[in-house]
Parts: sequence; structure tokens; C-alpha cells
Amino acid sequence: MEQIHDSGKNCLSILSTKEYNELYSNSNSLNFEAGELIVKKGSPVNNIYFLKSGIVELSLDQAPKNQILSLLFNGEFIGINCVFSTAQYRFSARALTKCSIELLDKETFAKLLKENGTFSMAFIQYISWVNEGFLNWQMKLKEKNSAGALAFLICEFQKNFDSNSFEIPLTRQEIARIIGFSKESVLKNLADFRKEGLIDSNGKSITIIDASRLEEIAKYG
Amino acid sequence: MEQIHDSGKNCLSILSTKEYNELYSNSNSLNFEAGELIVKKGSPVNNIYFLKSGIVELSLDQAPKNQILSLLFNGEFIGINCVFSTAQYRFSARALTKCSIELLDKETFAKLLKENGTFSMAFIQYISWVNEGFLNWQMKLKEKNSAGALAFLICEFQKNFDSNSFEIPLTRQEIARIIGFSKESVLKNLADFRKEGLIDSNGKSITIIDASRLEEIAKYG
DNA sequence: ATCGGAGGGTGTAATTTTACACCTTTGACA
DNA sequence: TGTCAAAGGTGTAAAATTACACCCTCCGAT
Repeated sequence: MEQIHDSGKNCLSILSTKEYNELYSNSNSLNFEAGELIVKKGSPVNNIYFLKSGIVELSLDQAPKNQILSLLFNGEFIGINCVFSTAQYRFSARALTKCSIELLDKETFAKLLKENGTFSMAFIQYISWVNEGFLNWQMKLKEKNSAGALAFLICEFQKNFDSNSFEIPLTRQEIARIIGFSKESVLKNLADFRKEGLIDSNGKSITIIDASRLEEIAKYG
Repeated sequence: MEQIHDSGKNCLSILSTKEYNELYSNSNSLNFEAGELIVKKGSPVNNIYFLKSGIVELSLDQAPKNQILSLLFNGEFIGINCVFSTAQYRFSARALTKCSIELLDKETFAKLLKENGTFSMAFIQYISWVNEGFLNWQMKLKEKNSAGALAFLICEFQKNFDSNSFEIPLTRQEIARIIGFSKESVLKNLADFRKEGLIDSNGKSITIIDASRLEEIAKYG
């Protein structure tokens, strides 16, 4: 229990070559285009979706309107809480960018969990870590106003890129659905950030000019 | 994987008598009074807290001010996500009522998880179920206005009692911290519910008069 | 090439929620 | 029994957010 497994990839690396091959011999690769529905709410859980590359949004409804629960990046399992707790997915998953996904067999995965105690401990660490992260993300967003939440999201995206200039592959509406405010609030706050010289933005591309002040706002001050 | 383990108690019942005795021989019973701090944010995870009876609140800060993450009822583990994902608790737990808690040894618990594949599968099902429930709870609250959120909380409490008359062991301030609105909003909505004949309330005791209309509001319509 | 829809953008009004000010009630305890 | 703090309660003003109305631009399909 010394090692903390902080990504799905990390967790799969526990498996022996034999176990790994067994898991992957029962799996399929799938590719999705931006905007495509990956998992529809209510569909039965027959496989485990492992996100090899791309960004996925989870939302409570399959319509691309509702509140976005969370964003998943590469190395994560999609909707892992539903796999072992309910017979069906309780939300929908949609590709935000091109995505490459490995469809693992649920029964093989479960068999390996039962047989390999080290793997199951790593998996327990992983889902604990994922859920702890989700909880923290939600709570941080909840205590902020619209400007703080937007700044927070921009800072979080920045962490996934090395540069201060990057593209956020989301429409203003999608950003709004993530942070839980209206599209107009997002637009107005973006305009304010631009006017105050915190960022420069042009469509989906964004450049952070004053990172420390942006982080101040993200922390809510 | 047929059986779904939807409470910590249920999950512990998987253990053989021998394993159960091993776990409990390394454990202690603790009792807490209403208001007492059970787990302080930042403290190291040395034990697993199993809530035998009572109601516990989880919050991001030890001060009894901040947003309440969730309420735990009997049969649940306290802060189970932190046990296997971080070395320390990321939030505080406080007794809302008198609580009886079993302090299980973390290493023994981990050993049993590694050795007993059926137990670890049940535990995985349990934490998935807990987190799925938390996520749903948070999302349902998020999409509601203050009246809807309050009605929702009242309806949720009602489910834990068999009668339409019961006591909510929370101050108005605590209710506010759970649903994420101000104390005044809670008071005003309660007054409205009373005026409209949906409920009767006197201090902490509450009687639901028009359950269907209250549920309507809870669903936000 | 042009039509139409989706997305970006902004101002103003309406709505919701909070903040503040202040009062009453309750219950522990000296 | 008196006191004091915490909790319940309410009205009004201020602040934040949303809703609506409307405009422009870009881009894909006919």
C-alpha cells in the first residue's frame, strides 16, 4: 500500500505479461471523432472503456446541453464507478476531441481483480484517487463565483499544457456547462479578463499573460 | 459480480468468521457526542472508521462553517476514499448526533483485501456505489434553486424515517451548508413552505403535509 | 454564391441570492 | 433566577447571475 496509483494506466501496469495479454486478447480498439457519443446514459455495462488518448466529457444526460460532471484525459477509465456498482451507465460520455479507446472485457477484468490481490489493491487506490479528485474539483468549483470558476478552469487546462499559449477544445457553452454558469457569464468574464490584461484570447486559443493574477482570481480573492 | 454491495456493513459480511475475528481483534470501539470532531482534516490515515450508528457530516474544513460535502448514516465507512488514495484525510468528519464508531486496523483491512478476492470485489462494489451516490447527490443539488434544494433535502431525510413527522438533527445554518445556500434562504424557503401548507415545522421537528407538492418542488418544476 | 445554423459577443432588464440589520426565543449554566 | 450566546426569524438593500434580445462571423451544404 506504499505506492499510490494515480492513473488507470499506472494501475494496469501492475499486471503480469500473461495477465496483460489475457486482458488485451479480449479487447477491442475504437476511435471516436470530436462530438461523438461514446457511452449513452442507461446502456448496460458490458465493457470497460479505457481512454488511450483524447478528452472525454461525462454528463448526466446524453443531450449535449446538461451540466458536465467531469472531463477525462488519457490514461483514465470512463465511468468506472458504474462498472462495478450498477448494471448500467448512469450518465453519458462524449468525445470532445478525437479519442482512441480500448474496450476491455469486464468479466476478464473482474477475474483478474479477484485473482491478483496486488492488482485489486492498485485498482482500489486508483478509484479512490479518481473519486477524491472529482470531489475536490466539484467543491473547489462550488465555492467560487463565475470569474473564479472560469479562471480556475483555465488554470487547470494550463497545467495540461507546458506553454502559456494553448487551445481549449470547448465551446463557450461547454465551458459554461463545466463550471455551472451561463454562457453569457463565461463570455463576460472572458471579456473582463481580456480588458484587464490577464489573458489574450481568440476563439478557442488562449494565452495567459498575467498568470499570478489569474491564479489569484481562481483561488477567489 | 452479481450481488451489489450497497453498504459497508453488507460488504463486511463477506468475511469468514476467522477473518472477521482477525479484523475485530485489532479494532476499538469509540463513542462521540453530537458536535464532536471525529476526524480532523490533515490527520494521517491510520485506521478505518466504520460508523455503527449515528449521523456524521464530512466537510472540507474542521471549522463548523464550511460547505458540508455529505452526510453519512450507519453502516458506512468514513472518508473511505482517503484511506487508500492519500496518506492523510482531506476533510474533517464531525458527529451530528451521538455516534458509535468501530476503529478498524487499516493494515489488517488491506491484508484481507489482498487475500480475499471476493471481499475485495465486494469492497470495490461498495466504494463505487458510495461515490456514484455522492456524485448523483451533488449533481441533483447543483441543478436546483434554493427552494428545490431544500425540498430535496427534506424528502431525502423523510426516506430515512418511516413517518411524515420526524426531526432533522441540523441547525438552519447546517442545512444551508449542506445545500449550498445561505442561512437566510433556508429560513425564507421554510417559511414559504409553511405558508403554502406544504409542511409544518417547529424547530428541528418537521411534518410533511403535502408530500406530492413538496416532491414536485424537489424535482424543480 | 448563398443560405442557414452554430458559435462568439454585448447590453439591459428581470430574477435570484446574499448581505446586513435587527429582533425574538431558547437553553445552558453561573 | 438572571445572563449570555446560539439559534430562529424577517424585512430591505445590494450584489450576482440569468434571461432575453439582438448583432456579427464563420463555415458547411445545397
